[in-house]
Amino acid sequence: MEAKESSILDAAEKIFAEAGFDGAKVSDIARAASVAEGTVYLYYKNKQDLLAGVVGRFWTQLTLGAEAAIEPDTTTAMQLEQLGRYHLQSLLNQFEVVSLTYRARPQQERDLDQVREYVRVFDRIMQRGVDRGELPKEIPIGQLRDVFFGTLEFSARTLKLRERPYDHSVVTNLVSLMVTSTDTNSGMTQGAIQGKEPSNRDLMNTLKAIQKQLKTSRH
Amino acid sequence: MEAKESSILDAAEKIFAEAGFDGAKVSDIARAASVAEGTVYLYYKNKQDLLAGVVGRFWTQLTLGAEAAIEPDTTTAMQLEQLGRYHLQSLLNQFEVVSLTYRARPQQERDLDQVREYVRVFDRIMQRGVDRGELPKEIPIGQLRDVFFGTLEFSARTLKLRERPYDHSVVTNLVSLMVTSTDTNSGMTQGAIQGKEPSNRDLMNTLKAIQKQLKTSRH
DNA sequence: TACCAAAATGAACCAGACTCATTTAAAATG
DNA sequence: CATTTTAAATGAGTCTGGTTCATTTTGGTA
Repeated sequence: MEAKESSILDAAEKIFAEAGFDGAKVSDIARAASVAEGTVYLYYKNKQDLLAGVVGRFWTQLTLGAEAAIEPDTTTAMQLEQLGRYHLQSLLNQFEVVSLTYRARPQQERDLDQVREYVRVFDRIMQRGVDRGELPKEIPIGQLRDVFFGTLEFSARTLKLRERPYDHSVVTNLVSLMVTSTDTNSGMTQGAIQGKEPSNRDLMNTLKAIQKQLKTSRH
Repeated sequence: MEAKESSILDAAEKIFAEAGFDGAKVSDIARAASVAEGTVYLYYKNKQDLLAGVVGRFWTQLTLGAEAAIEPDTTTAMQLEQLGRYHLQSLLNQFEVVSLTYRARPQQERDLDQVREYVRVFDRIMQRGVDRGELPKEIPIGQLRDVFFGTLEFSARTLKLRERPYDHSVVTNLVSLMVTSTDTNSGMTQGAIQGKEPSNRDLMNTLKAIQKQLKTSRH
């Protein structure tokens, strides 16, 4: 039975989320999964490993959701906004699980390939933007990745701390921050390259997106 | 003797830093501080509390250092760069201690006033920028704070992970990102625009704004 | 039904955080 | 100084909870 493995993961996620890593007892997790304590150790080397399983699964799910949340045929700015919205909402909705992530990588994050997989969604959006000429070729994608995810994570913490709900202005401000200072010849890519003027195709894409929204909002 | 308290703190910082929170045994810390194990518990309620002491002291020191690193009479952008440089260097130099910070605030960071004190250094710089007219009055300082510290923290992790040294371009890029899109009437603080021929980008921005409005009014 | 290998069990083990009865040092008193 | 009082320090012992492993149960096969 491999359904048992995911049953243990489910139980672990639940208990970890409500009690934290230290507060969660393996015996509680075992009980919640309806197995004996020793059984847990047949599937996971130790408590840490069990946590890694929970966290890894979470980020894998997140990657799938992110890919689904992004329209393939729209501007880079729009895609960034879609990813940002999805990311911030996920951080807020599953704040406890996200917090566990830090416990899963004791030193560096040499573990957790799933997280690395997730950030590639961002990289692909940016790379496509460069390929299409929407972004300058020398744009430092790696640095902007830290801007993007760092800002959203800290924003999520701030919102949680102040007990505020999802705030879309965080995402729009972040994206406009990133695009206004990258697509003009000021800011991060000051120097050689002039900003790429949005093409008619870009305008068209945006108009179509608006059209779609109007259609769906007309009950 | 209250020198004993800081001697315990010193020992704790050392052991925590080299072994991590879980790896550090209270008995080791006691030995390193040349006191009995029970003595540690006279000064700190428990191991968590001891960690909070170490981390709290670190951030207090950081606040002092940050204030010293900033020239009082210079532009906001320059001060931001000075703070950014100092912050990133500190994160890198004392990466282990910084990592412990996450362990000190199990759920939210309801604890750790010292961290809150530290971020006020940033707030003061920004507020002064507004007062002097260098920044628009409606600038969202709270959001930019998350951009600033979130980006730097993620950048530090990235540099550590890739085993790279301090990279000043991270700071300059971040600061130019923040100032170029806030001090013009584009980006975060798009407002009343004086008569200039609208470019495609302006059209694009307008369209996006409409789209945003449609999206948010649908609730 | 008998046999075997894999899966599951939970009592026992053990590391390490934390307690507290006792000891030691310091301060106050006369 | 000697004596009492108070505070500080000690470390052996307690207790919690992660981990192990000898034993039992299960499910498939001859």
